[in-house]
Amino acid sequence: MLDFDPIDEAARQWGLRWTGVPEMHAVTSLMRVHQLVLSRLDALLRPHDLTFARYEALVLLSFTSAGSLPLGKMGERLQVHPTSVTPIVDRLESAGLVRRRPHPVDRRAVLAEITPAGRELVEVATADLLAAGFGVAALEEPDLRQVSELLRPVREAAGDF
Amino acid sequence: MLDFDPIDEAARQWGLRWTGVPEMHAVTSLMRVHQLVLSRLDALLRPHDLTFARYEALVLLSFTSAGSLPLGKMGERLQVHPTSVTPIVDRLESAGLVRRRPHPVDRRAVLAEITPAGRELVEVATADLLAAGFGVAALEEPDLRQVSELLRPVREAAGDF
DNA sequence: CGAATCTCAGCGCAACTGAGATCG
DNA sequence: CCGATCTCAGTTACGCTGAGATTC
Repeated sequence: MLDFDPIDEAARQWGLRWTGVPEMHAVTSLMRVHQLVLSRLDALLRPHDLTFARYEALVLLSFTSAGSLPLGKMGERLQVHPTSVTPIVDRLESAGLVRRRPHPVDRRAVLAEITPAGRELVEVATADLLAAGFGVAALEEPDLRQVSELLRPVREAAGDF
Repeated sequence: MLDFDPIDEAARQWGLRWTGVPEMHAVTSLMRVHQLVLSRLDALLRPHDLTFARYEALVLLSFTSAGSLPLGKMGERLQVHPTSVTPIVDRLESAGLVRRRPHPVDRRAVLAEITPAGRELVEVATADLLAAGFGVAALEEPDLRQVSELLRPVREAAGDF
């Protein structure tokens, strides 16, 4: 562990040469916290043989009324590249957490449907994540809400909605 | 593009089954904004044959008084895994932006030293990033500072400093 | 001797490109 | 015929584990 805040120190040096100190500090903080939270969540999910990406896919399916979605829709909602959905569903399917089914009307499409085992695992894994404060136990509820609201304009400017 | 905020919608469904909505919303927002900002920065740096990780390493070296650091120290300051520093320095070295030098007193250690070409590239690349608002042009300065301060406890709790 | 420093091989995961097959 | 949907092959990249060589 360092005996100083490496981001504060980098920002100090940055300011000696360039503008944009608030931007640099915020972006560097974002990168670091993302790294910390993601590695924490992945560690919590590893005993269940899940990555955060696979966990998100499972949660998405459990939220649908039919328990299934076409792979293309999953890619949209999870905001991952279309070609990345196939290997995610592959892994979930080989673990018995989802199964592929033909789309009832569109024979081009493939549905991923969550299985009872998938629903059980979502509950267990979610309980683990919640017990660990989702990796952000250091923040109280008002601060968490503020983080969400502060970051919203960035998503909006990127055309997310 | 979706006609609704996918994170708001996911949080709504989450609340029907589980607790921790503020945590889930903040973490999901963090993940998405990280993805957006990083891909934007990488796109800005690609013409210079740099990734954000390699750019950060170059900036770090340019901030030192001697223009050089042992690879281990670089890993600490950049907060990347020790074994990840070697390939980063490899790529920078093959591009002529840094060179490896023996440590003057500790013969176990290797110094990475930024070259004049490296210093020039840092200036050009930084100008590009600043012109693009570092990928967070959607936020004003007070909001950027608030993001940094809100995220600080997470880094602190992880033992970063 | 133990500890630190760097390198390397290997594994897993992820993103993307380009192509192909199938179907609306 | 065009476009949508999924799959596959191949490339690139990154992060980590485990091991080894060297040196303090």
